[in-house]
Amino acid sequence: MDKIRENLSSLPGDECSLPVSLEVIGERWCFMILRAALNGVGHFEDFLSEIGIARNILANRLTRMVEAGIMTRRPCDHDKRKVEYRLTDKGQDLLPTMIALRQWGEKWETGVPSNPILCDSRDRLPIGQINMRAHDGRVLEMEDLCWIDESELNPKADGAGREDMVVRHLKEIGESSVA
Amino acid sequence: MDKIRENLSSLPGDECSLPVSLEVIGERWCFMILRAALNGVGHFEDFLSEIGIARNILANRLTRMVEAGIMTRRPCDHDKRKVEYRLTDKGQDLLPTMIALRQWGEKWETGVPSNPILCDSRDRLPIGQINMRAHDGRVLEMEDLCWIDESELNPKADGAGREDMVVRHLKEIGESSVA
DNA sequence: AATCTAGGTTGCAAATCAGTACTTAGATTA
DNA sequence: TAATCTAAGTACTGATTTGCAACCTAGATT
Repeated sequence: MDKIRENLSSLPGDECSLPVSLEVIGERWCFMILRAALNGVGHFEDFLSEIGIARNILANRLTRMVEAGIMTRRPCDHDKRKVEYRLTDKGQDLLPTMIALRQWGEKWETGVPSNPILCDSRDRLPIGQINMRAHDGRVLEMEDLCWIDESELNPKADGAGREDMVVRHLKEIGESSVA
Repeated sequence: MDKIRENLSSLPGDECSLPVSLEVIGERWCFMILRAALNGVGHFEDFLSEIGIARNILANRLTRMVEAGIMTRRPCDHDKRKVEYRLTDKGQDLLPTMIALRQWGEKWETGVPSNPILCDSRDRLPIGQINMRAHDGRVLEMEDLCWIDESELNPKADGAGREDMVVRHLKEIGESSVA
């Protein structure tokens, strides 16, 4: 498993976090467990019946995800037989990835939006398509992208220059939170 | 494998595309192959040396990805021994998912931005963090989300009402392409 | 004609998965 | 308080999948 990491980080000029991410949550069932957890599932037997995974595999995955800091494991106070699994911030931060994957499936596989629909609780409207954006919020397609070496980055990319652009953009769209 | 799909689509009120997506590109190595393809790799032997996968597994994955419509397979004209694998639109559309996963790894695992850096070719600045947004472009965090049943959607969600809001937002941020 | 190359296929051992039975600590019930 | 039940695992089994190396075949090169 660790061979993936070795292999790729040893390639010159190609130090990518993708293989590392995959090592942690790329295993079978991890995303399904994540989805269940996001839907409020927190107990072993509930994961079991919700996603139809084998007991031993579920135990293994939960252990690994706790070790990876994606979930916490805490025995319940009122019933000490029970254990509560809960997503950490790190785990919650996988939500965009999960939604993106789900939206891809909606678009290219099932063809229909999943029900129930994920909405913005502020206005109760469906959330938008997840996509790549420039620093200033423009949506980017694949052909708009290029790979630039760290050392050759446009100076505007760091320091006050960029901050200004971001701040200006946030004002334009009335944004409050910065990711 | 198809059991995942059966299992979940049979759960009442829970028809989600995630398991379907995972069936297609959830297998080990698929994302790594995707990444290589995005970096311009197109030949069997190149995938092999780039990602350190076994021959038979690579052959299997490429076949499956072609069947799934993620890649095309075309013998080269000038050298008929060679085959060119190329991402379809469907395959390219997995890019946001992949970037999101990579960014997650940068944030929570490696701690450093991958090099070279993925940039907007227009201004050569690094692309922004991939995140969830409301229909009008506001960035949404997990606690801003809720699940709403299809039948209970706010009427503004479809028809002219929503279109207007989207168009207005696009004008605000000077956006040209709609995903 | 002999060799080399790209893109596979085949066979085999090791690892992982899936399914079921068993275990153990703690709650509930008779 | 003993018998039962429940939640969360562990252990054992066979089936799949993986990784590795050897082999194969059509087409290019020498």
